[in-house]
Amino acid sequence: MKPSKSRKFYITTTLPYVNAAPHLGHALEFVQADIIARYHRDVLGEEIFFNTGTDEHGLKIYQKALENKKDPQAYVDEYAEKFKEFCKALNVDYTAFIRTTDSHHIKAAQEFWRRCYDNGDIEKRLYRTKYCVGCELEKTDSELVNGKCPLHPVLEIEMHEEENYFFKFSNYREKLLKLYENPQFVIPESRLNEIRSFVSAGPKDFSISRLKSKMPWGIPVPGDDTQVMYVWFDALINYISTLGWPENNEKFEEFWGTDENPNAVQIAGKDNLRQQSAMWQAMLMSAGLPNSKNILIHGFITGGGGLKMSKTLGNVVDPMEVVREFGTDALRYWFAREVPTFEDGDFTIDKFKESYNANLANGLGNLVSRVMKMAVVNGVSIFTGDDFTWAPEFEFSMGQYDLREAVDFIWGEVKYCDDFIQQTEPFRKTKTNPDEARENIKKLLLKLHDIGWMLKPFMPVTSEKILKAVRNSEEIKTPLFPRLK
RNA sequence: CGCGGGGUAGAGGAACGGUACCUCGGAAGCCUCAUAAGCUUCAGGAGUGGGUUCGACUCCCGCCCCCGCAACCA
Repeated sequence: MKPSKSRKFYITTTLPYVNAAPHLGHALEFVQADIIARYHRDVLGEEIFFNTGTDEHGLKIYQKALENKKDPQAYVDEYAEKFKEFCKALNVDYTAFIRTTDSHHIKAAQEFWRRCYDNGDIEKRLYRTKYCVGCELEKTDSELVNGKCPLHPVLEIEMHEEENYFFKFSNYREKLLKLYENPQFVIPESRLNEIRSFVSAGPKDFSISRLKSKMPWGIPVPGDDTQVMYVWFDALINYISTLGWPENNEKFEEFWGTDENPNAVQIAGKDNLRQQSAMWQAMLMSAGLPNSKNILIHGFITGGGGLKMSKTLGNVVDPMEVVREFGTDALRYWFAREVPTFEDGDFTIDKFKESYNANLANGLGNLVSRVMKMAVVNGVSIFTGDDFTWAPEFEFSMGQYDLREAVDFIWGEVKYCDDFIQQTEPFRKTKTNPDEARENIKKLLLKLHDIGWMLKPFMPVTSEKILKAVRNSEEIKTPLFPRLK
C-alpha cells in the first residue's frame, strides 16, 4: 500500500429524487462513486467520506403520496429503503446515506438559507410563470408546444403568480467564470466548456421557494411561515449537511475542504451539469463556503444503438435482475469497462453476455484457474503482505477518474499473463526444467496478486477471492465466472 | 443558421499529424496448465467533397446521414 499520508477524501453522488424505482442510471452513478471511494480507501489508504442518499421533498412527491393515499413521510420512507437495498445489492459501501427529510438536514438547509439571505442574495419578488406540474419546472414560451408542455401534453400548463424568494444567481457570473479557469473543475473538458458558455451568457436569478399553502411538502423558509424552500435549493445542501455542517466545522473542513484546499468530489449525470457546477457553486459562494474540487459528469445508459431506454421501445433493463442473474461484480465490471466513463454507453443483454464471456470467464476467471492449478500442483507459493507492485499507469488513470482506462490496464495484465504462460510453458517445463518452471509460476502468482489488488475498488468480492487463493495457494474449485451459453 | 454528440473491418468499440488497436464473429494452425478456455497467423476498414501539410482517420471548411437536448431524469 502506498504511504497513506492520512489524507481525507470526500465524494458524493447526486441524490435520486424518490418518485420512481432505482434504474440503471442510478446504478451507474452509485457504482462509479463507489469505485472511486474504494480506490481512495482500500488502495491509497485514505480516510474517506462517501455520501449518497435520497431527495425527498417537492410537489411531485407530495402529489404522488396523495395519489397513493399515503402520508408523504411514509411514502418517502418506503423509497429510501428501496434505495438502500439497491446500494446493498450493488455493493455500494457509502459512509452516509442522507435523506433530505432528516431533521439535521432541515436545520442545516435553514441555516444555509439564512447565510445567503444575510449576504443579500435572497430577495422576495413577484413570481409569474407558466409551470408544468409533470416537470415540476417553469416553462418559457419557447419550451411549450401549442401552449402545452411537450413532455406532458395531457397536463394543463398552470399559470403561477405569487410572491417567491429568488436567489440572485446573476450576481455570480464573474466568480463562477473564475472558478471555471481551473481546467479540472468540471471533468470532462467538454462539459466544462458547456457550463462556461452557459454562465457566460448570463445566469438568471431563480426562484427558490414556494407558497406553503399550495405545496406544504418542503422545508420551512426561516422567518416566513407562508413559504417553503423549492426542492432544488434544499436538496443540494445535503452535500454539506451530511458532514454535520454547520455545527461540526472540523469535520466539514477535513472533508469538504477550505477555500485554499477544496476537497469535495461530486459525481453527477450530464443532466445535472448546471445544478451542480453552477447553481450549487453560486450558493456556496453566497453562504461563504468553499467550492467543490471536481465535478465529474457521466453520461446516460442507453439501450441498443444509442437509443434512450424507454418503456415504449421495450429496451429497459432492470439492474436488480442483472445482479440476480450475473452477479454484482459482473455488473460493476461492465459499468467500469464497457461504459465510457464520461459518456453515454449502450446496455443490451447480448453485449453484456459477450463481454462477460470474453473478459470475465475466458479472461480473468480462466487465468486465475490455470495459474492456481499450476501453483498448487507444483507446490509453488509466495509470501504476500498488504502490498503490491505499484503501476504508474493505473495510478495515473485513477487519478484522472478514468475508470475505463484503469480497468483496461488491468486486463492488459491479464493478457500479458496468458501470453507469458504460452511462451514460457511452465506446465511443460516442470518436467524438463523444474526450477525455471517454478520461477515462472511464482512470477504469475505475483502478477495475479497485483491484479487482485487493482481489482479491489472495481470488483470487491472477486478481488478478495483472488487474493485469498493466491495467499493460501488454493485451487479454484468453482469458476469465478462460469462461461455463459 | 437553436444547442450538442457522432459517422473507423460483418457487428460493437478505442487510439493517434507519420506501422490504425481491441472484443465478438469467419478461416487455418499451435498448445494441453485452464471455465470447449489460452497462443499464433490470415481475410476484411476511416460517410462524402475540398483545404492545410513533406505526410490527415487525426486539424480546418462545405455537404450528406444518424442521434440527444422532448426521460423511468442519472
